[in-house]
Amino acid sequence: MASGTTFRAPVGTRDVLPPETARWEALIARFAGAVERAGYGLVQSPMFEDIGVFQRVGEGTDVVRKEMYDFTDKGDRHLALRPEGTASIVRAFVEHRPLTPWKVFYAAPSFRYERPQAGRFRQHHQLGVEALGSPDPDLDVEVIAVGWDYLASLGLRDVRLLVNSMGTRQDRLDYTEHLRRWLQEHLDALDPADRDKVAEHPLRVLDSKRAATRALLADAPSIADSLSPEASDRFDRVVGGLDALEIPCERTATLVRGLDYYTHTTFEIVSDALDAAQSTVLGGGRYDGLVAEMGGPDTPGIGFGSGIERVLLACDAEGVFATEERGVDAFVVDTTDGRAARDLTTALRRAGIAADRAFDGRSMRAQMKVADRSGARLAVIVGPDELAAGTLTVRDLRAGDSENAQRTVPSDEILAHLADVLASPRSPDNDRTRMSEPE
RNA sequence: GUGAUCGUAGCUCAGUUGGUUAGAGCGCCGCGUUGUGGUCGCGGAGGUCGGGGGUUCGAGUCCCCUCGGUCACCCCA
Repeated sequence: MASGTTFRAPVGTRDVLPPETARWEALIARFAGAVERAGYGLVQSPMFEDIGVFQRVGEGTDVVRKEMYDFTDKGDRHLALRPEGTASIVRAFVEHRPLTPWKVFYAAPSFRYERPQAGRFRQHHQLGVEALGSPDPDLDVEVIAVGWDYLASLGLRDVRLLVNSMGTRQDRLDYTEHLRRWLQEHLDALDPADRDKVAEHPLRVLDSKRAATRALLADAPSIADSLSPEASDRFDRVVGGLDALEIPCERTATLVRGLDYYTHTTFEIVSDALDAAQSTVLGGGRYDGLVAEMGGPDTPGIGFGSGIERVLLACDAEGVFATEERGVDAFVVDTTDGRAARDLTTALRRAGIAADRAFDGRSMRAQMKVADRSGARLAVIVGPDELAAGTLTVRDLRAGDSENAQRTVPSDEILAHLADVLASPRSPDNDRTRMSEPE
């Protein structure tokens, strides 16, 4: 807090601590499960790359032009922290030349040097998939379906899938020119803040939020009218596939997305539960040509990225995906000299029973408080009496003050006894669930 | 990079027109006699008022700078 005397997490980063991390673990597991079921394998690639890897991906985009987190190492190598997932995967593909189709996924941090705000950080965490080696439109459908089903499995309902086609590389270029010329003719009707985009990056004008621009855009030429017949048919096939899988989508001709390596299909899933400026919870597209540009064989590819922070924000907004707070099975309370706690917790853990204990020889009252707070289901009590009698007292911390909440068992039967008690289901109203803390 | 707004105990916040030893709730620690948590009662610890400079007899309260949080623009997960 005091900037001069203490350290804090760098700007735009934050610590994720228990119990919130339990929700992260559950989310990642849900994602991994969904994509592994579809045959995607985990890739762990470096968090930083030669800066050229990312520059190759999009010279004109802000992501690499002004938001790159780059540095020079002691060997004078110019490196950059990964700003997005696809470039690293493509580099790895070119380097290792695996058999295609190469279907992979990742769960990794991304870095962008930009001012933080709601749902946007300098370090954020992305879950994503990439599938390289096939131009089949059904692969587009598969990738989108996997992403859609993943979000649905979290309980998200207030989301919409937007899809578009940028056509072939040539279609995209032609349309960009066409749009540029049209915008230049209507420059005065454009919101002043959007005018400087026209020369550099006319496509950017399409996702402007300004009223004047939006009004003008209603009459602007649409990419849909510029697609070559092949690209148009291909897009129909993708939309038809989504329809067959009962995944509702909205054709959105203004969806161009920020990375300019996209060809053909681009898509985005937005959450209407988020009123923040950042409502995109998952986005991606096809990037035929990117692999070749990276120096590899001409290989088509498609993928998406989804930000964990934003997905969780959307879950909070909809009140879904609460995760159960996992306490240990047994909490050992030792009011003798602590040796019993030391030995018993270890024995329980070795037997597969999650166990914790208090330290520092605190009073029984204090230890019971800690046991309660820990979320443990059972307290295993060792006092002078138990020690002398060779027994242990087992108390069910969720059973209230009922008669049978507590039993004393011989020490050498404790493992069997605990296994038996823990096997019985606990009542649902004692389950603790947790959403992330509202802030 | 631009703009707005905020910055008081671990957390959420009060702090009169600048005036003596800075408060509350929650949390934390201890106690309520003989070994039992979750309720209740009592007590306690914990703050260089983000940091630096200035104005003033005197500043948490005014001014400047700086760092940080939040939100928006740009752009994006």
